[in-house]
Amino acid sequence: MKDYDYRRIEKKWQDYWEKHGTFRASEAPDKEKFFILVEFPYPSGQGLHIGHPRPYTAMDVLARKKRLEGYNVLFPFGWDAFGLPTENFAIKNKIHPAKVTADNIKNFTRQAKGIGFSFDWDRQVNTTDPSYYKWTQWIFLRLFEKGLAYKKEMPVNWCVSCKVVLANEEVVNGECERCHGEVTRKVKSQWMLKITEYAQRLLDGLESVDYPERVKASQINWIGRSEGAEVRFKTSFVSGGEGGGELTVYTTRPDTLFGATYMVIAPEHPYLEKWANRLTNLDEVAEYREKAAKKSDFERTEIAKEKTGVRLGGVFAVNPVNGAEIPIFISDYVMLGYGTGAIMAVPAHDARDWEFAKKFALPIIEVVTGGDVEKAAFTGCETSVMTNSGFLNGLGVGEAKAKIIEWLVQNGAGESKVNFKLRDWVFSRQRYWGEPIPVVYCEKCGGWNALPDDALPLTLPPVENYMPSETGESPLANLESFINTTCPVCGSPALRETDTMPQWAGSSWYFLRYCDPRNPDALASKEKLDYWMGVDWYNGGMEHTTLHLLYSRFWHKFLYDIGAVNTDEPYKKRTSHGMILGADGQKMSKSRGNVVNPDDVVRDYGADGLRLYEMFAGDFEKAALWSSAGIKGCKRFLERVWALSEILIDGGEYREETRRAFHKAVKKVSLDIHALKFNTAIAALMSLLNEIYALGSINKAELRTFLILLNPFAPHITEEMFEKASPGCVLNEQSWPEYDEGLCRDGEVEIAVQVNGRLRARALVVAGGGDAAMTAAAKAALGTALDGKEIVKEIVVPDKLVNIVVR
RNA sequence: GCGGAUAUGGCGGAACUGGCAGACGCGCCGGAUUUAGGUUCCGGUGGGCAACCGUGGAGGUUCGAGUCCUCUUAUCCGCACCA
Repeated sequence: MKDYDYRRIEKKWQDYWEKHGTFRASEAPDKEKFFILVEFPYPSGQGLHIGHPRPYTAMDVLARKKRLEGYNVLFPFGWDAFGLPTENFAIKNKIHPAKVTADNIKNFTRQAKGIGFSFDWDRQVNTTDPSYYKWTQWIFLRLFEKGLAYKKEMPVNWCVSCKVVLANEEVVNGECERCHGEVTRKVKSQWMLKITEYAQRLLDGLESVDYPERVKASQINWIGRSEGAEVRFKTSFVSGGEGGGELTVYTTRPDTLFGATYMVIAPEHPYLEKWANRLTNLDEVAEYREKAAKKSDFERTEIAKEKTGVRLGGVFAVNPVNGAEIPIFISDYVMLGYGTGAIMAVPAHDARDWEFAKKFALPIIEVVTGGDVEKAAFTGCETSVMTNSGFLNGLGVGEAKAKIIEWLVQNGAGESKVNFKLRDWVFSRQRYWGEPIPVVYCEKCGGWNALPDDALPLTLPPVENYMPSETGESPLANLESFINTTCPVCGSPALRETDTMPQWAGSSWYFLRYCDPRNPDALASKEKLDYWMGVDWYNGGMEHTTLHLLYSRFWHKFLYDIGAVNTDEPYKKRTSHGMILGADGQKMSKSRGNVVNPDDVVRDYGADGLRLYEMFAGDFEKAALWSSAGIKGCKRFLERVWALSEILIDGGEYREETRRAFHKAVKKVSLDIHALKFNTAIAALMSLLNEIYALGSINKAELRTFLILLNPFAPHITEEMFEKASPGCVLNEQSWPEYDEGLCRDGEVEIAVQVNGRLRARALVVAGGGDAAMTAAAKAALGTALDGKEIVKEIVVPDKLVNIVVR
């Protein structure tokens, strides 16, 4: 028998699939559909990363198995191609990003096809294609119409020397990644999307979908629903006549209102402008605000760091519940973006407030019993009662919350309030390589107007230079011919928006386009959406749990509300894979020198070897280390599979001596694939192969089953061997084997015999023989060991173990 | 800081609802084949001479704990303009 020539075989079958359109999906109303989705990649210049094939192979395994089971499988692929690295490459090399993108896609396609994924390549989508982003823009216009897109002043990272807006990722240790210059915050007017309007529904929707608990928990925490109260504090500026007399705070602990001894507002709080000419220490305040502007939110909220702040001179607030006059500070531990940007500080019962109060020698008043508030903030409350709190004294925390809210409402000083940590989505980028935002600013109309739908797509015009302008605007702002236009409403001269959309936009609805990828009249036709949606199984990285997954759920719910789609949730089931780490257990990166190139692996071990190893390396949901020794074992296994033809004998049914082993293997592989336990499925096939070799022969029926079970993991070698064993037949047209539950159990089992929980012997019993038989067998196995002992208890686990408790 | 997760032989990892810890693979040791290296095949392989000891650490619940509870340590991932 000739050697296993994987290069020839893999090429042969990839060509075959391509030529026959084997994996092309088409609507077939009589067949049950199954929509399997992988996260489409960003086609970077580095080519496919060795981590990419892991989720793709896993879903490919599922897709191939589902097809063999008779499902009409949709398993598409595409390109999430807008983004920073391409743009930066274009800036550096003066090549149009579209050209860079096309080249990268070509390379990625070659690599992905070389691994033998059963994608329907005819349904490819590309977010940077105008015929695609036409519909991304269309969705934006619908959001705009419904008031869910709005402009807001937001801080951005600003590199002082490069004069560009930086992504958070480009800010390293507070410095610009490129020039290591100073980064400050600059306020810009940005498009925002009101995802917060959907916060409650995004939360509620989680109850109806099949996501892993860790994914749900992350989303729930990210949305961060809390119940509390808004409380209005009057200030000494109340009669100033210029507004800003009252400060509203949000608190989850309104019960501790009597313990509020000062207030803190965020450094960006708008009242600071209103109050500017009345504050007695404006210089000091301004200086602090400037310093705070340089810090990231992350740095600001770190509890370990020393608290900083400045007391506002010439103003105080009044605690509505007891009339106490309390100072007001600005401090960077309060964020403008959460709650109202102002807090009432209760140092006795909040760790951050406590730290701050200690530093500034502010009073700490205990209002909830149970701790020692001089030593630390006491945040527990289950068994506590209120103290030093007037009419709340003696109540539990829960009762106190209800009562104080009632009091606030009666006295016009506040009301109960549900708050979310979730913030609106900053939707503007001052970059070239993104979808243009299809709106214009009309002086005459006095605002932003949408382009009409028939003006879509608004395509990206060619520019000379992809570098953002010196004022921080997108490169499009330099292009007179692009900016100057006429207002679609009144016909007067108007200016186009020059910001573009973030990469998240195109990826928020791509699965819909897969259903009908070339439709010129709609993002997808109703009939096709009705047939294919929702996505039956969506696998992707944990890193997308809170952003991409929430953004796309938000858009989907919105599209559902306007009648564009037929399901409220896009994804029925979500799973997440772990990363492939370098051999050193670290994330692969060029600087660490632990990067593995998939092309080399395919060349040396074959696509089947790569696929098998990535599935075998460990728990799919956890990180796995790359190991060249490990892949060698998988290659060896494939060679042993190939050599099965040397011991092939005739026979159209399982033999008596193999029947149970095959039924067990079919069951194990079938169940494990659905449980994402690919590693144990492969281990079962390895064990089965060992058993076959121990037996010395395999017949045709057995080989056939073996090849079908292995096919999803190693499609090329199995197709080739199947064709050789059954000339004229192709494996992908066969059916997935079935198993008989009864034949998956052995007739006789070995049980453990314990005395006082310690293993003392083993015994052979007939499976399902009952407790009495097991106990008898156990005692026989123990022989004289029990003599003279008093038996207290006998515990029997059917077909597993007998434990005899003695005194 | 907040949020999510992980910890089992020399290594990657198995172990159903609490029931024989270490499946499967790598590596290693011994043997066979081979002029040799490589390949392939067969056998062995948690530690300890043993009683026994062993799932990051300390307690606990239980006839029985890798699995449940309490505390603790270490590591990894995400944190809203990377995708």
